[in-house]
Amino acid sequence: MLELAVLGLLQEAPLHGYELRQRLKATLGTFRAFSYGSLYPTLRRMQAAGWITHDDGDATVVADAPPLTGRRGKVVYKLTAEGKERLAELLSEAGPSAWEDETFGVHFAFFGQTDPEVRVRILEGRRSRLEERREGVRTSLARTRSRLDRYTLQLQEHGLESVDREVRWLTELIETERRSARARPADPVPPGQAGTRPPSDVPPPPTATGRGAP
Amino acid sequence: MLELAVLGLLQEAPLHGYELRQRLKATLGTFRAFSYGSLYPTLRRMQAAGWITHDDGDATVVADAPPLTGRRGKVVYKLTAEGKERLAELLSEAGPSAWEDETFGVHFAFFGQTDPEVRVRILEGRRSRLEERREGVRTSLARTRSRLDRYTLQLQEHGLESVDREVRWLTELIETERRSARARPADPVPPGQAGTRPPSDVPPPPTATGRGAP
DNA sequence: GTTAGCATGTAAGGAGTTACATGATTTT
DNA sequence: AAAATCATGTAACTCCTTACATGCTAAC
Repeated sequence: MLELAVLGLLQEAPLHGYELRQRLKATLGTFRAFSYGSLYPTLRRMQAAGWITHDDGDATVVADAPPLTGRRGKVVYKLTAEGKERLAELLSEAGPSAWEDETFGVHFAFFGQTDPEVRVRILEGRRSRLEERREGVRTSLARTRSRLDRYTLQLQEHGLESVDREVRWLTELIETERRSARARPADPVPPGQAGTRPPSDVPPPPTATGRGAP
Repeated sequence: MLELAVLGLLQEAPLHGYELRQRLKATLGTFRAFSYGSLYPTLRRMQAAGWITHDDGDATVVADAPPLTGRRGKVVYKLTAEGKERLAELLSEAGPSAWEDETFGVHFAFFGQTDPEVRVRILEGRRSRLEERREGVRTSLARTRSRLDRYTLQLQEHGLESVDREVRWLTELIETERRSARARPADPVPPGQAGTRPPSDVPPPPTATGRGAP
């Protein structure tokens, strides 16, 4: 997860760790937060894997003070070619790894860099997942409703309404995607090769925010 | 978390692992799911800690076939005295450990066994937490809105609406709690549902006069 | 008599967190 | 010159998941 988020952000611009975390917060909003304690080791790991590099970002490169606990001064990371490949690979995944609770938000946040067909498949995957879950809970609720206390019931119902809301949201998004696809028909997408679109080829469809009639 | 959930469920009735997991699903609904791979080790750990015991639930106790990979046959667990103490301790916690994202649902699910004052403090704690988060996101959104792409924006807004919704829900719950407290200074929950609450010994709020200031 | 669901468990490991530790730079 | 904020990093640990492995019991 963090890995995808980092790659996605670095695709947009080179950043150092601290800044990366701010952007992470701004990008993922209420969905997820990462601590430095996981960010920095991840950056190291990703560098070891060859997906990112840093070229001492500050102009003040003085090479004599021997670093006591590693380097000091900003370390600005950017993607390597392999990193871009890796990002493309992650963004082309249209399976559970993209639509489960913990992962969906991050994938969605980088939909701007995701192939339109993959977008739709992820949105639909998530919707089915939620509908499935909703069915399970509804069934179990129907069977046990009378035995549940006030609070458990409240929890179930609030949960169901949340799921309903997200399903409606997804449905609207899917429809918008389909309309865009029809408006912009040419989309080859050869198998095995999909992913990083050039940054700004997202045509602005009329953002139909407003009422949702289920 | 699993620990609290298990204690809470076993307080209501003795159960074996498999059944426990079904109940977990039914009780927590959309909020959380646990796998057997975490449930069984947790049961072991809790037994080692002295909070639960099992007395070989099946009538068929034949003691000669040496168990190859541990015991077979249902293992019905129930709370010990220490387990009840531990549960009471966990249910009396009214801090972040009770109102963060991962924990709140489980604590809420056992509000029926929780002291009314603690309930209100947890609800208020969660509400402040969410309001704080909402503020952070709103501020950051105001600053960066123009630079965000369509999808990131959608994500932020959906997130904000979800938070808003939960805040409203909490506010209603808090008001209901306060009304109950005023209506019956000792024992709350007037109508609501026909909950076959076993007369659980809810810790004493007899001289409860202090209205908690946040 | 075999499939499906009930039932219990282990081993390995993923993905993060908290708490700690340090230093540089900017603001007051 | 103190305080706040920026900036980087490590060590120990928590908590849960996946995949595997086994066996019992009811239904078809």
